[in-house]
Amino acid sequence: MTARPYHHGGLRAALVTQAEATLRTSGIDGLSLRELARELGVSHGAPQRHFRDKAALLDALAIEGFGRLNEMLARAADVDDGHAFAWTLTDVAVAYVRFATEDPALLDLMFTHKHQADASDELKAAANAGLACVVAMVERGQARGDLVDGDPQSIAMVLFATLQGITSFANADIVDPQSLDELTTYAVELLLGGLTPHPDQSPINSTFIPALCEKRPDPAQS
Amino acid sequence: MTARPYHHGGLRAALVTQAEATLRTSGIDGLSLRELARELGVSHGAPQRHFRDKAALLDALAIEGFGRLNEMLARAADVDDGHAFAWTLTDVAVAYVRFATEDPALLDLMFTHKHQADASDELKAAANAGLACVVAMVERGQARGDLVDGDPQSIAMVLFATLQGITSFANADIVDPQSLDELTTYAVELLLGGLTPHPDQSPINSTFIPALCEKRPDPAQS
DNA sequence: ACCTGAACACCGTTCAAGT
DNA sequence: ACCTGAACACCGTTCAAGT
Repeated sequence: MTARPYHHGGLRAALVTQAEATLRTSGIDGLSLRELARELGVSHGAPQRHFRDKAALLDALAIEGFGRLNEMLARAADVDDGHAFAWTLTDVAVAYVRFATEDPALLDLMFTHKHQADASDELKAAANAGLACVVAMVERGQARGDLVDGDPQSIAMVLFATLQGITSFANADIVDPQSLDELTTYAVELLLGGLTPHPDQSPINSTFIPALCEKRPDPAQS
Repeated sequence: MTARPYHHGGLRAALVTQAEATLRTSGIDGLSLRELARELGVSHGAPQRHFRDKAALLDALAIEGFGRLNEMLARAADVDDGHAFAWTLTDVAVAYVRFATEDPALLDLMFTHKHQADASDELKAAANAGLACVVAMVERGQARGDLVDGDPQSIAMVLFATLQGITSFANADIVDPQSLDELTTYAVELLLGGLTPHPDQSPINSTFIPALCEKRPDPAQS
């Protein structure tokens, strides 16, 4: 009975765990329901009782991934150790990029959206929960006076997007792992340069780039 | 003979074209060599003469995609119409995000790196060529005095990464297409705020975030 | 040189049947 | 309730054989 614990209710969890491992080591192409079943000593029809689809299993993996991501994000964003805000932000950024870079196939699953409309809502909610941590950080920064005013949601989105892009490049071998942390830190510096209000200047959109506030030809057909 | 032009040398091109169309409409999961062959009125063994692997065909598609991307990028980056640098940069950014958002499956193929070591070099070169356009733009901006000094490669990387991240979010339905251009423009604004030198201040890393320049505990274990 | 078509091993999915 | 195992339709890949 201890030898085959999957037969009395644990199969679903075992499938997810095993799938995660296979995904991490062999990528999405190395993941097949039949081999999963084989590895767990179960017939190839068994998984369907718990995941109607292969897509359903993949969705479960993505949701699991978001769970871990958000947990880590919340932990990283909650350290208010009295250090400069820039430090905290840099820490969160580096932590995120490392997480996302550790398991490229999982990250793909999380953000690639070849999901069924079914779990799509749950996934979108999970993604938004992650974003919410960053939004909260931004609001804290604004309250402190360390960040420009402006829609926290948008600011968080840009921050998060930059990290996501760096991750994407890292996973595509466009940046090498060696200089990954450095690039992440640099990105935060550049963004903070824009996000940090400066005593002698008004915020970006009124003084720094006045041109952008004037009416101008539609950039569409460029 | 005009009815089946694939049989005398045109098969390879026909496969790529057809595959691009299928990829755009049905995603990566809807793309099979056998159906491709069927649609082109050719036996299922025929494609192997031109692409030893399914992966090889996918690599060809990715390279094609980079070709179009880089062409567009070069065109967009070359308009030096005397407008403010911020405008040009915004135009390029919006153009890139639109391109990358038009064909999500292709973009995945381009940046997801489940490629064979074979074409990996060619793909990396293609990606770098795209980056080079942005680097050139950055250098132009620096020469004009519109951008802070600093390694153009790194600056371009951060710029490009931000757009890539926004694209990723858009393709994952985390941002809706409606506000996509707006978010892209806002991202450029935020980045430029950091990238634009201000008369009364020294560059970011010496004045704006002095804390980052001091020695401090390793952010690793956060 | 290029394509055909049978063959092989592997999928995902369904479903009656077992316990 | 949960799992089995045969069945079905579809893959990618290989390879002798054709033209």
